[in-house]
Amino acid sequence: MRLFVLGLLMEGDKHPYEIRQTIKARGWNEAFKLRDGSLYYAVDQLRDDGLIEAAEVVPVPGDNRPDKTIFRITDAGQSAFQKLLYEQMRQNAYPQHPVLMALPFVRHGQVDAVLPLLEAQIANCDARQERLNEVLEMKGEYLPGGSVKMIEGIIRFSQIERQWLEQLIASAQSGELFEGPKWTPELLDAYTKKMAEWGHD
Amino acid sequence: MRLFVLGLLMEGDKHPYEIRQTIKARGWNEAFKLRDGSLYYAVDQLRDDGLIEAAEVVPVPGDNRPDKTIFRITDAGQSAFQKLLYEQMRQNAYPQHPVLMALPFVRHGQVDAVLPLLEAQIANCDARQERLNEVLEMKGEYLPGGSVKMIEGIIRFSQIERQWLEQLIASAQSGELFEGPKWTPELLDAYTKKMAEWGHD
DNA sequence: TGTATCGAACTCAAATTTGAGTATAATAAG
DNA sequence: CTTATTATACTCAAATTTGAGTTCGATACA
Repeated sequence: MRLFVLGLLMEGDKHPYEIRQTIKARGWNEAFKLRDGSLYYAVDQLRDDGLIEAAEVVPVPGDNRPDKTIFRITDAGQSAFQKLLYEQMRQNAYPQHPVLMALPFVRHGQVDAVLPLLEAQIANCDARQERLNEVLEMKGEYLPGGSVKMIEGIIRFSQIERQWLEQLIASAQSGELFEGPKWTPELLDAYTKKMAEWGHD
Repeated sequence: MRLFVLGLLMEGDKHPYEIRQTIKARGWNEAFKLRDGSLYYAVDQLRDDGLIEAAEVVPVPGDNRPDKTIFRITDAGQSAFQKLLYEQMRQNAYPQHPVLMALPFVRHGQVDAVLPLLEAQIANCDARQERLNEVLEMKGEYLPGGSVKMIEGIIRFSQIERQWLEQLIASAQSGELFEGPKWTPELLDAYTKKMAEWGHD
């Protein structure tokens, strides 16, 4: 979240709500999980750390409503941004797909419940691609290279995701997904030997 | 995390550390971000909610060291597991790749810093694939269908990730990744009109 | 003219994750 | 035989995220 705030303030001064708007406007909320709460928290932290500062305070009509503060990135903030950017790019990439994580456990679930969920994920996937294609068509020519690459990247991953989900549906239907560990008599022997090494299943 | 704990307890009673071992043994820690802290926290929560219960308390040699508690999933826990599993599979799939999130901002960074980071990600990617292939070769025939599908899925995604990273390197070298928004005179006009709609960039 | 909903602009407690630390036994290395 | 590392089995404060709620003005609708 810090990266998003600093990154957007690199383009110009903004107040928190404007950052939120921009995130939505560029379709990033479709792609990433970025909640309001985290945004305001990040802004507070960044101000406390002296990485951003108030550029202007605009009063808001209405009585006891908070004024909005327009923030500017400081010099310290600019170098912190660089660091943060590289740190972000250095992180380990964990595949966080919810279905992927559920996979080892689906065999304890019901086929009838699992199949529709997989179908729903495909629908999700399609919808996401469609929305992002729209964004590209509408705004693609104005967006900077990196933003375009990001959207294209997500579309690419979504296509693969779709194929993968289809295969999963097939193996759910064939029952393969619900198979437990396979114990033929010979394997059982080898298995018990390995068991100590890597936990049982 | 709850899903992992309940899912593993579906297979048999375990103490927390054993759950941690199993997670490592099956290579899940390579694929997902699962910290000890969260594990113990989840176990506490689940016990408080009555979804798991102590099956046995084993004393540990040594004086003031905590005994280990072996947990068993309760009936309530079994149905909670089902719910949780389906809930998990219903979640929106956000592509959480760190480089993907950094992409809109790399243009404010340095080529010389970015390129090695992308290369490092490729190396990561290769290492992950290799490790997972090893897991498949060593344990594949014993693992239940879902676990195999999970590992295969991650390998699949990693292959695509690699291709994508290579393309990114190319567009970093060509400078495309560092381009700002493109303002030809005609586009600038159209742009200012759109600006109100979706924030500026 | 009343009401219903939408958007702006946040706030906040509670839930959860993170990262680092602790203590002891067992094993390995010199 | 002494020291160093590794493995076991956690604990805990601090950081962060979550999700739901708030307040007021404006616009839409009946």
